[in-house]
This record gives sequence, C-alpha cells and structure tokens, in this order.
Amino acid sequence: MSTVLNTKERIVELGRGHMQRIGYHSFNYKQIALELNIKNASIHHYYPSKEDLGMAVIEKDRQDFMQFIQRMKKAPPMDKLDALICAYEEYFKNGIKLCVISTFSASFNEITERMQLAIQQYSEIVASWLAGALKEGLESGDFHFTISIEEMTNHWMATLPGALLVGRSRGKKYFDMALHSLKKSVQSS
Amino acid sequence: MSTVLNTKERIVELGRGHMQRIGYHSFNYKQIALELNIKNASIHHYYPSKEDLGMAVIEKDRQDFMQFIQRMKKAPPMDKLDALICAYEEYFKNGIKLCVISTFSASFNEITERMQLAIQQYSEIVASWLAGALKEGLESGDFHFTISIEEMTNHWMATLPGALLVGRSRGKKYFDMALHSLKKSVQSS
DNA sequence: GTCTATAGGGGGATAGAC
DNA sequence: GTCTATCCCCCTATAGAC
Repeated sequence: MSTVLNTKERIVELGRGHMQRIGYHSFNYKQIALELNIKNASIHHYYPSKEDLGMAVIEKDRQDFMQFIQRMKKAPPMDKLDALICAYEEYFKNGIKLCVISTFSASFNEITERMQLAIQQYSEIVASWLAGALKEGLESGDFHFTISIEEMTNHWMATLPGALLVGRSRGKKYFDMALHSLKKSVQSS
Repeated sequence: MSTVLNTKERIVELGRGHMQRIGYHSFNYKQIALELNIKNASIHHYYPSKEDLGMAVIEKDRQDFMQFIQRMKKAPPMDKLDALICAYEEYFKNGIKLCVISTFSASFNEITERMQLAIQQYSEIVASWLAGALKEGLESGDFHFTISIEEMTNHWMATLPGALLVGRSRGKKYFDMALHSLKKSVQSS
C-alpha cells in the first residue's frame, strides 16, 4: 500500500507537515520548493493561491481521518481511542506538530471564512466519531465514566491539542502524562 | 488603582492583546501605531526589535501573574481556581484570545531561544502555583481527587489552552463545557 | 509542468531632522 | 520622543518562454 505520490500530492503532504510544525502563516512556498527541487512558481501551478493549498491540507487531513474511521470501524472502543492517541504521539515525535485542527484554530482569526468553515466542519466530524466510540464503550462495559458522553467528548477534544501545546513548553514528560490521564478518564470517573 | 499608562506600557498592552488574538508573527507594528496615533518608527524607539516587544509581552504577563498570585494568596483554594478560570473566560470574551503561554507555544518552533526559555520558565511558575493550590485544597478537604497533584496540575495546564482552541472551532458552548468539566475535576475523581 | 523574471505588497528596521 | 523617508528582505503571485 505504499503509494507513489505525484507532485501535487507531495506538495500537500509537505505543506501539511510544515504548517503543523510552524503554523499556516509562517509556512512558505520556498520550503516545499527546495524539498521537491522545483521552483516557487511551479507550486502555484498546482495551488494558485496559498488559501488553495491551505484548503487542500484541511481536506486531505479530513479524508485521512475518514479513512481512519473506516479502518477502525470494527475495532473495540479502547483500540479506537488508543489509535487516536497514537496519532498524537506521532505528531509529537515528528517535530511536536499540532494536529491540523488546532494548527488552524491557532490562526483562526486570520484565515479566510472558507477555511474557518472547513475547520469547523472537520471538528464536528472528529467530535461525532469520538462520541460514537465513547458511547459504544460505555454500552459494551469497556468504559466506565459518569459524566455525559458530550462532556467526555469535549474533554478529549480539548485535551488532545492542549497536550501538544503543553508538550512544547514543558516537554515530553508532561505530554505523555496528559495522554496517560486522558486514557484513564474513560476507565473510572 | 486605575493607572495611567505611558506610551511604552500601552504598546505592551496593545501588543499582548493582538498577539493573543492573531499570533506573534501575524501581529505587526502598524496595528499598534494606528491605535496610539504614532508612527511605526516610534515603536522601534521603545522596542528596537520585534523580539524585544515579544519578550516584554511575556515578561509583563508573567508579572501580572505574579501579582495575581499575591492577590489570591489568602483566598480559599477553590477561589484561586475560580479566579484562574475567570481569567480564561475573559480571554474568550475579548476576541477568543489564547493565553500568552499558548500563544507563544503555538509558534514555539519559530521564536528565538530566549523567548522559548522565557515561556518555559513562565509555564513552570504557573504549574507550581497550580500545584500549590491543588495541594492546599486537597489537604483542607475542599478538593477531592485521587490522581496525583502533578497529574491534576498537568490536566489543568493542558485543558485551559485546549478549551480556548476548542472554543474557536466549536464555539462558546464547548468552551464553557470544558471549563465546567475542569472545575468539577477537583471535586470528585 | 517547469522554468526565468519580475511585479507588487507587506513589514521590520534604520538614519537623521525636528 | 516623534516624525519623514527610505532601505531591504521576504513572500505571494503572475507573465510568458520552453
């Protein structure tokens, strides 16, 4: 399944990584151009404006998440959450990236309305999936918590990006601790 | 106690607000210049480089937090946490600002080492104070939780900025919910 | 589809007069 | 301290050749 990416796809992949590491606005075309050994102008051939590339990054991440949902469809609830946490551990390893949603949320007041809307919609997809997994685990007896599913969903939605931010300022120990606490939160509260 | 600010102080205050709303790099001198009815060059008189202003913002916020600590010194533990939460509610009201620590954490990979260090140190101050308040409440019987103080501290350190990010993408309802859950976390877990 | 060349704007920073 | 004027770099974006 190791797919060979064409130039357009590689631009999105590289752009996504840079944006997650340094933010949407600090990212610039030159970084990608160097890595792909092409010129700035060539990137504009695929993505005429930076907003186009930003939208493509959001869309690609959303599609990847939809595939993730599919892959985990029949997995036990705890495996679903573990897989999500694992994704965040990978972000941390690869340069303490933020997730795409928090990357654009951090710049929310300076991105276009189209991008804001895309992020809002993407957020709801993640939240819905999380709520589903939590509900499933609660009903199967795998999870034990007393707060509402909506609250627990929100708890996860806030803690995952929060852990990455804390990891940047306070280091890996506290990033790990936050994820560890998060996992425990579905086992008794 | 309503202090009249001089120009240098007003620059820091305005700069801090802008950085919290749109991020350190997106912030520029012109915005402040317009608000103060002075020219770009005049700001450079007070803060020769943008890094100087960034450092001043971090330092000012740290000092404000130290004063906050002093003010709350004799308050009951729950009042301390309430006051902290109240500060975050104010951030949300005033343009969904991020706190200063998460503002610079979001740009952590593209600020100077001096600024990174200042943010790291500031983070530890906040964490220490939080740990102290949590310990106090635990010993006084005001709080009830079973995880370690360090874990609960970290939980707060991650959730507060996480709530602001979630508030940006999902709206006030979920920001409020996150803070509400946070408050409950010291009352039974 | 990739290149060279360049337009065009933004923004940090400095020099020097007042 | 504040101004005008200007430098200079960076970055997005476009035009047009190959």
